[in-house]
Amino acid sequence: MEASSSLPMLAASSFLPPPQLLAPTCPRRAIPFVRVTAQTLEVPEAPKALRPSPRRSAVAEVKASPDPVAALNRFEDVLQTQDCNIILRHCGDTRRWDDLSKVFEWMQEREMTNAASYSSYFKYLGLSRDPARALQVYGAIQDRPMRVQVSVCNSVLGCLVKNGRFDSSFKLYDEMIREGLSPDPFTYSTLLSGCMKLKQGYTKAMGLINEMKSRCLQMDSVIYGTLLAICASHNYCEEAEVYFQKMKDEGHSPNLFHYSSLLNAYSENADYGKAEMLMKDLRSSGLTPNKVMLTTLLKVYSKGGIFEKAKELLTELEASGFAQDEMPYCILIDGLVKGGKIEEAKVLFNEMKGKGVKSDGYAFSIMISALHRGGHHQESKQLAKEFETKNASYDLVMLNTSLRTYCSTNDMESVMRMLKKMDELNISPDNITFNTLIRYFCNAKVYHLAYKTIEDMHTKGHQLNEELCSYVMVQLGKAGFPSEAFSVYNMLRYSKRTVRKSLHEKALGILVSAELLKDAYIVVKDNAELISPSSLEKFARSFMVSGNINLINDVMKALNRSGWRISQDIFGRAIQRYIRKPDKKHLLLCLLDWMTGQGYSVDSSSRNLLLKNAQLFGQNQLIAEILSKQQTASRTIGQRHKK
DNA sequence: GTCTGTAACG
Repeated sequence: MEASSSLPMLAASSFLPPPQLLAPTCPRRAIPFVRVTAQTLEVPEAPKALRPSPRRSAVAEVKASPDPVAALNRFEDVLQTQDCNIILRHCGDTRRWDDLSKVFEWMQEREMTNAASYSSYFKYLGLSRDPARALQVYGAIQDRPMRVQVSVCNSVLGCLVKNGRFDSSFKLYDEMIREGLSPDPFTYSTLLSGCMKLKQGYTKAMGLINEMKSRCLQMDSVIYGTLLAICASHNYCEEAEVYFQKMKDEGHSPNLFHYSSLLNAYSENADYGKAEMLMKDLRSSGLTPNKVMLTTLLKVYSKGGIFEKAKELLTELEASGFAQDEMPYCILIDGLVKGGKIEEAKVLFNEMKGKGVKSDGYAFSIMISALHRGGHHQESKQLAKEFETKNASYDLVMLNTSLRTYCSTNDMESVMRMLKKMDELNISPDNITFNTLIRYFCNAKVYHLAYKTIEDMHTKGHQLNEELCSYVMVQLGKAGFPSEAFSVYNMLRYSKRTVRKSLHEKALGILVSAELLKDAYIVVKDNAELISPSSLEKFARSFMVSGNINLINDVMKALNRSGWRISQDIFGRAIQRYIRKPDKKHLLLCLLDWMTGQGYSVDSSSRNLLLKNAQLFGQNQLIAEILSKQQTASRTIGQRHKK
C-alpha cells in the first residue's frame, strides 16, 4: 500500500511511473516560476529582416496563391518545415479547409512535418468538424515519440472534445498514457471541458483532478471555472459551493464565469434565496452582471415559477439590448410551459416573433413539443410547417420534434420529407428518431415497416425499447409474421441485458401457434423457468405431435430441468410418435431409460401400446424390462412423495 | 508564431 515499501522495486524498473506519482504529496512548488526576459535568454540582438529573405517572400507568395500546392511546388527547394507550418496555419486561419489538408499532405509526402505541424493540423481539423480525419492521421503516425508529444496529444484530444466525441477522447487519452504521454495542464483543461456534457461527467472530472494533483500540476482559474460548470450541469450544487470557496481560499478571485456557473447550479433547484445572495455578493465584489449572468438569473426565476419577477427581468434584458437572440425567451417560455401556462407561453412566443428576434429553432422546438404534449396536434404541426417555410436550419432535435408532430397528425408526406432532410444533412437518427417512427408505423398498423425500423435500429447499435418492441412482436405474430416476431424477440434479447419475463412467454405463444416449434424450443431451452406451466404444456403437446422427432428427448430434458413435472399425457404423445417411426427406436429406449432415472412412468394406455408394438422394434424383452423397472421406481418415489 | 480550457435554451 505505502509508496515507500515498493521503492526498492521501483529502482529496479524503469517502466513504473516516477515516484512522485506514487507519493501523494507534492514538493512545495513543482514548476519553478521563471520570468522569461531577454536577459534570461541572453539572445543577442539579431540583425534579421533588413532585406526580405527568399524564404519569407516564398511564404508570402504561397499564402497569397489561390492554388497553394502549385505554389509550394515552385518553392520546394527554398521552404523549410517551419515555413510550411506558417502556410498551414494561414490556411486554417482563413478557413480554407481543402487547402489545409492539401498543404499538410504535401508536407507529409516530403517528410516536412514536425510536432508543430501535427498540433496545428489537428486544431484546424477540430474547427472544421472533421474529427474522423484527425483520428486517422494521428493513428497513422509511426514515430512513437511524436505520438506521445504532449502538444500533438493535446490538439488531437481537443479536436475530439470540440466535436462531442467525449468517449473516444477519454479512450484515446488512456492509450496515450499507456504509450508514455506526460500530460500537462493543457491536457487536463481539454479533457475536463469534455466532462461537462458527459453522463458521468462529475465522477470522471474528479478522477482527472486527482490525477492532476498526483502529477503536481496546479489548478488555475479556468480549471476552476470548468469544474464549477461541470458541477452545475450535473446538479452538484453543494460541491459547486465548496469549489467556489476553495478557489477563493487559494487566492483566485472569482470572475463572471465562476459566478454564473454557481448561479446556474442554483437555478437547477430553483434556489431563489441563494441566487439573490450570490447576486449581492457579485455586486459587492465590484463586478457588473453581464448578459449571461442576467439570463441565468432569469432561469432561476423561471424554473422557480416566479413569473412576475421573470417577466420584469426580461423587460430589463430587452432594454439593455441583452434579448436580441432567443435564449432568454426560450428560458421563460420553457418555464411557463412546464408550469402549465401554455397560453401565456404562446403569447410570449408570438411576442418574440413580433419583435423580429431570430430563432435557431429552440423556441420553436419548445412550443412544438409543448403543443404536442398538450394534445394540440394540429397547432403543433402548423408551427413545424412555419419553421420549415422560414427555411431555418435543422439539427437532430429539431428533426425529431418535427417528425413527432408530423407522425401524430399522420402526415406521411412530411414524415418522409423530414427523413430525407436528415439524410441530406448527414444527421444520424438516434433512439428518439427510431422510436418515433416505430410508434408511428404501429399506429398506422404497418407492422412490417415497424419491423424494418427495429431491425435498422438494432443494426446501428441502438438500445431497443422493450415495451414498444414487445408490442410490435405481438402484432407481427397476430398479423401472420411469426418469423419476424421471433427476430424481434432475438434482437431484444441480445441488445438488452435483461428483459421482462413475460416477453419469453409472449414469443413462445406466437411460435407455438405458428408451429415454428424449433424456434419455440430455443425460447424454452433458455427460459423455461420464466414461462408459465400452461404455456409449457401447450408447447410440449405441440412439439410431441409435430416437432422434430430427433429433438423430442432434448425437449423433455429441457422441460424437466426447469422444474416443471412433465405429464403422462406428454409422454404418451411422444411414445405415439416413436411408435410410428420404428427406426427411431434407440431414441425411444433412451427416453424410457431417462424417465426411469427421473422417476417418471408411462400411463397404462401408453404401456399397453408399447407392449403391443414391442415387436416392431425387435426389443420385446428389453422394453418389458424397462417398463417394469419404471413401475418399481415410480412406486418408490411416489411413496417418498406421500411421506 | 506548436497544443488548452470556463457561464444561459429544445
